[in-house]
Amino acid sequence: MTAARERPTLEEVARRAGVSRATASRVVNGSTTVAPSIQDAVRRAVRELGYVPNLAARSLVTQRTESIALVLPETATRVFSDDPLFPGIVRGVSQELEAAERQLVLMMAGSAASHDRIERYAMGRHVDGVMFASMHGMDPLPGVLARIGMPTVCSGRPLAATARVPYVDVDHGAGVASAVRHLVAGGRRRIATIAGPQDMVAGIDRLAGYRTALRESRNRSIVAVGDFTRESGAVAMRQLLDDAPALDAVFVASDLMADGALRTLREAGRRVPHDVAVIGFDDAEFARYTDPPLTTVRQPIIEIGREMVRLLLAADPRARSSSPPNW
Amino acid sequence: MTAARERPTLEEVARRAGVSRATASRVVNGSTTVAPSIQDAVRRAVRELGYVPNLAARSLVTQRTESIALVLPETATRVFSDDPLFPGIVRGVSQELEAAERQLVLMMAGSAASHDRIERYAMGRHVDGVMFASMHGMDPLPGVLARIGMPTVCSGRPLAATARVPYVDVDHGAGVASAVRHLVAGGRRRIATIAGPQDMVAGIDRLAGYRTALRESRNRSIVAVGDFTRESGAVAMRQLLDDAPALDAVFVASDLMADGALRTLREAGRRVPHDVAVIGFDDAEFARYTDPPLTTVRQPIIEIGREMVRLLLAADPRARSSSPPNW
DNA sequence: ATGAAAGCGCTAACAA
DNA sequence: TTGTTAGCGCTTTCAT
Repeated sequence: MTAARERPTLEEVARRAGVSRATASRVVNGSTTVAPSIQDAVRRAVRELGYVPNLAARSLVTQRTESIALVLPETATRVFSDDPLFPGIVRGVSQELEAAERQLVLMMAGSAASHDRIERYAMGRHVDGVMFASMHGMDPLPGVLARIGMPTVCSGRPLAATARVPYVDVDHGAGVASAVRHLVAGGRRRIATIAGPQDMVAGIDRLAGYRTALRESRNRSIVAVGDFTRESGAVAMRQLLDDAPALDAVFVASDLMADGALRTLREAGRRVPHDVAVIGFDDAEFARYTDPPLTTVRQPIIEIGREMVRLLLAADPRARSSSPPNW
Repeated sequence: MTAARERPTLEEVARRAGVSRATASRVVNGSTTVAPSIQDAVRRAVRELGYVPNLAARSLVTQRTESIALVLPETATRVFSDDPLFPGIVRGVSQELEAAERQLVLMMAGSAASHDRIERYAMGRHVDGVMFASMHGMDPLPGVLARIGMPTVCSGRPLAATARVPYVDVDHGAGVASAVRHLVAGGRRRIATIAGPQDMVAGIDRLAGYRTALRESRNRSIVAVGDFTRESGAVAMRQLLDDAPALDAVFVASDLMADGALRTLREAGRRVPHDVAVIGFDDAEFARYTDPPLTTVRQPIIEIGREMVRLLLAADPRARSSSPPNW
């Protein structure tokens, strides 16, 4: 309870409790091989001194930090836009990590500088493992980390073929196919798409899925490309309307872009879904608040997050499963 | 370039370069007092061995980690909802931290367990400072950290009077007053409010602002309370419509809740703004995509984030301003 | 069950 | 300018 300005060390705790540093360490780490009376004494000393272990010292010897990084190579603006990908991943990751008693460290890398800093941070062993989501282009970092033995997992097939990094992904094609089938079944014949950015797997795979599905339904592809943001959806929709005024449906590769498209359609006087059917992707919460509520393809994003953690922990060569520390 | 599976230490780098560990350390840390030829030798050794400093060892001796935590006592779901508070804060914080070459560590504490883990993390000196945003009730953690000498800053006046923790906040009252004035000027007479949660300063202060403004305009208060989520806004609006069917305006304490309210009004057949004027708070991006686009009060949230960092770094007793490491 | 002692990888006086 | 040395605070054999 005493508010010691200078932080007490284990040494001082030991001295106050009248034991050796080794024994104090044992008590702090929940070892059972310590006499109850001594345990009490040490715990009292910890309390009185306000002792808290120095994590740097601990991990210097244990070579572990009990924390895991989730790297999002995006700006904070993007991460915190209402793109449901991020909350989904983070929720899944948090749940699983909490169960494993690991600390989640979230890092955003929207710039080259921050990307470098994160590289140093991870390579410097500040964390026991690293997860990547929302990767762009051919980021070499996952491969680099994996190669130096840092447990690494990606969400979405890495575009960089350089390294064998484990990853988890969903079957984008199947989701898209069901969406297109839905539109075709509804009697739509001129089905356009607003695709995602073509430097991201999700963007690439969903567009490929659209093309495949459309080919099967013997319809012509009508494509505009956005970058998963609302604004880009609005712009792409305008373009689509110019290119193919007779379109009667549009499959949009993300709900965010679909929301933007909705606004453009409204401004253009097209009724949804009467004139133009719109179907989104992701099952974002806000999709239930748009006018009209958006039809969208469900994605098990949370599961991706959980699965990443499972993969990571399974891969961890020196994971510990000792009893929890009790200070 | 060689992919050493075992991580090389500074010792090995030094040996390979034919110098002492101290000199190797100097080069790695960008000291200028090393002969150019030796610098080259060391740098070559670093490259060949794939050396990366062990951060735990470094911070054990420097007592610094060059990283700062931003703690959000919310679940990932909340943090990544489209509440614009979080992106704003995080963006401001990121910008400023990037300039200061500090690593941002984002931690969410939606449960008691995670709250505890974060406490250990921060108390264990894994970070050089801690910022809090979106605090609920009387969280003792900021006070505790401040007391043990950890630089700490809060966004929003802390409700816990226990400790003198520096904080930055905006004048909620002024913002609300302008909103209400706007409504009154527009001829509205029955102005209700959907307030935020009353365990948060933003919720409390905005409701107080509404009451004050309304009293001044000699109108009666009509209040429903939400929790800043969209759904709660929809529910509160329904309640308001039941309680005061004749209302002709509603000031909503957050854009998210305003969006929910919009849906309820639409379902109830009230036209916005013809029958009921709605004014939100926060200036969220999605507010420009609702139907009709939401009128909302602008908040300088990013500035709050930046200011928190400035306060924190200014308070840091042993901040370093050395030249950047060059490895 | 407990203690003594070594050492994790690094930085920073202090000497040379 | 460079090297020697002494720790930073902790865990973990190895004795006892």
